[in-house]
Amino acid sequence: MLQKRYDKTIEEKWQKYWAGNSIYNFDENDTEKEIYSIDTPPPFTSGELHMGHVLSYSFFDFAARYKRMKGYNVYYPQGWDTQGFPTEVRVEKKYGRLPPVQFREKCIEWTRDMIERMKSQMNEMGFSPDWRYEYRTMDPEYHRKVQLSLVRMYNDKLIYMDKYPVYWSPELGSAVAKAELEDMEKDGTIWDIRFTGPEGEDLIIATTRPEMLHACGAVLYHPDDERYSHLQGKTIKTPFGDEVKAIADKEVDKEFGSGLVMVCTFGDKMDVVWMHRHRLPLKQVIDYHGKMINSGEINGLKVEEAKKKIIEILGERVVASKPLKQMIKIHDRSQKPVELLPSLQWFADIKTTGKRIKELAHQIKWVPDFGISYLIDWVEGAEWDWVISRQRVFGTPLPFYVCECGKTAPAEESELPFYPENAKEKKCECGNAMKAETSTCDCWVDSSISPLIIAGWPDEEKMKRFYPASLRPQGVEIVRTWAFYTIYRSGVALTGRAPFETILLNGNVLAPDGKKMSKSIGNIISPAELLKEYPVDAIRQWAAMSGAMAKDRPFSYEDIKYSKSFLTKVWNATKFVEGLGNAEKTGLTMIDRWIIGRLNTTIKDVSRAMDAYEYHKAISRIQSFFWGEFCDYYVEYVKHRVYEEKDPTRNAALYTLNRVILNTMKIIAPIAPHMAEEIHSIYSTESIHKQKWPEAGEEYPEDVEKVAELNIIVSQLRQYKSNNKMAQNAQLEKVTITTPEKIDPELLNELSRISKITEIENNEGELKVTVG
RNA sequence: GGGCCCGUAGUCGAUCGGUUAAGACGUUCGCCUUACACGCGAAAGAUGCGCGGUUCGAUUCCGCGCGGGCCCACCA
Repeated sequence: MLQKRYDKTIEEKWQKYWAGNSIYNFDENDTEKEIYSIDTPPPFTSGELHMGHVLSYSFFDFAARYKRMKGYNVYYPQGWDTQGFPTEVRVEKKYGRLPPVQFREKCIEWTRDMIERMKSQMNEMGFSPDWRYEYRTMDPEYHRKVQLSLVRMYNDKLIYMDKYPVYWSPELGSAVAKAELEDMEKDGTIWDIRFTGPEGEDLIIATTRPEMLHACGAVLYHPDDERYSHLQGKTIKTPFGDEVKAIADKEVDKEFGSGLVMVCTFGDKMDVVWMHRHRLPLKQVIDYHGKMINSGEINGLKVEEAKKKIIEILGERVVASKPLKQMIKIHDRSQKPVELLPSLQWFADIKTTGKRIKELAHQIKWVPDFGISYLIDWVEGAEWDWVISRQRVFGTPLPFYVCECGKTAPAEESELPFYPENAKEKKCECGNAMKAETSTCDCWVDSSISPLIIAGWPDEEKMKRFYPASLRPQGVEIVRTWAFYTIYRSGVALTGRAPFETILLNGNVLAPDGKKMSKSIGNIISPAELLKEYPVDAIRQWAAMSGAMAKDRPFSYEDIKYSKSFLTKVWNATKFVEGLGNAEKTGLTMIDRWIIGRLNTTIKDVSRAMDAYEYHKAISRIQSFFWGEFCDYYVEYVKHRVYEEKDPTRNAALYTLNRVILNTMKIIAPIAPHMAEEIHSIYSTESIHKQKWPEAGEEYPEDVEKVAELNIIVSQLRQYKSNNKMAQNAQLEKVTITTPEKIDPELLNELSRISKITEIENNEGELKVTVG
């Protein structure tokens, strides 16, 4: 017997049962069934699942559960993206500064803890990965494979070390990738500063970065700018007396400031371009901690302090200052400004491989299809190679050796996993000893081989079975990182084949007001809080209702409330049917055939929606069928039959009621697995998640059409009773119904019992219902 | 500046060229009708952003405009 109300205790019960009974195990030995594999996103191990996780993870959990029922051998591993700056920050806060090896140990310990927390939250959400295939990017075995991939890429000349200006975060003390940057609007100041021209005349230059004056390598003007054409080939003096060349360049904006621009190494990205174009000297004035160097009196000051100080020093050479809204680059995780600094870093070649990346991207099915444009745009806009090295501790060590002479060498495959503190001695061709590289990898280097990791790379036999993955689900905001780097590394660089067949993109969950959820606004909705008030299956339905489009959507309390009501509705309907009992299939009435026809159409529609990853369509189809057709009409229609023990059609009704419920549970099982399992347990001792997805059978178009007409008539009679303040079960003496064709006698008889009519007159004509 | 997405009742949203434009939330009215008041029945509420075009016919297709959103580039 089902308990009175559907609640959390039921969900907990089944979660325990599933965990103890290996319901979701991938079958290694089964070579018959087609494999459906999911390259799931390894979440960063922050310790907390957020709504974005819930949305995205629900989608591929739906896919996994659906495909299992469709007869696939579903391979659904789950990993963890463990290494990163946020963990270092938190561990350092807790334990202080430690030597690298111990520090790493503490990070691992910390991360293990975070994983346990997140794992239990994932189990609470009813997600169904096969935990036997869990992986962590911090594991030595994972390191080994990342390093192996890098060594191979190095040998293929895709990885190199070079001195190049890179975005550098003084906060992190590390290079950061272009993809990790965000723009931030800042209220800045632009100063007009007096330089001295060749004739001793004043030249005004506008700048937002006066602290970089010592790095000034040239002053540029537009070739068509008559005000400055006389500067051609001349020398200009900076306020500090440094002599720099005046150069014409067509990318200078005549309208901005005075039309003169000073090039510093490096105030912004344009400076990098100009420096290379005009072969200007490189003068570094900011060090890796964000402090001034090579700048006389302001040495040692931080950038912001240096700015104030230099304005003081310049005194009357500053002729004006104006406020200016400017966009500066900040690092996405630390939210602190980055600088462009020349530095020795490791790069992966993405410029010459761009064409191949696009080719493989085109071989993948993108859902929704426009998602690919994010990647194509990104590839086409790529201006320099991917900086893969980070100056961090908790990360995968780069498996390389570096010599002072500038030569580099990869670690031997046999010495992997490679850790610099245990590295072998290695001699350079030049005769000197090489040093083990101590930088670590960008986290995307780790996660961009997830399809290889789950496919058992480099084992050829396993790769044949598991590569490419069937599905890559991920957030649309990381197309230009995770999807891009994965297609590049797993695809172009290491296998030559697209790493997954389909990529499913989901958007972000916004706060109910449509704004980004953020701690500072305090509009965050957390899964943990929702779980206090809503059953898991309601939250999962909310996810389904939010749609799989790569579109941001505000969180909707309406949707989740509706989901909860729907669970209650199903629960009550099922309890009602359970109380009546079940029966074998016997002579079905038209009404029975109608609802079975509708059920089958629903199964067909839902299957199609599930195949297309359109969970929004799937769930709303189920909801409207079950609530709007089955409960509101069919159940009401058969009440008179099931209340009457001797009614000859009673068993047909019981059969039909149970059939609809059982099949509805099967098609909702991927989305609401707990409720479906509980209700299924009335019928079977086996798990519903081990059942076959129902086939859409007979759709009885004739009966469906006739009963649809009947529904309209019933609805009109309900309306009549409502308008006349009558109870719905009030008896009507006489009703005249005009229909285009005469109503089937069987239905006419049904109608008199359903709507409680003593006498019905049925005429042919335009549809009309009259009482009295 | 470039690319992509979008503009349908108070709100959220279906429709993939064809009679009175789903549904949900909210609002209003009536009902504790032997599954469910976490419910049932009913009502009101939309010139489908604007202007052109294609078509026998457009909310749906195309163009332009206006208005949102996201991404990229630029920002001295």
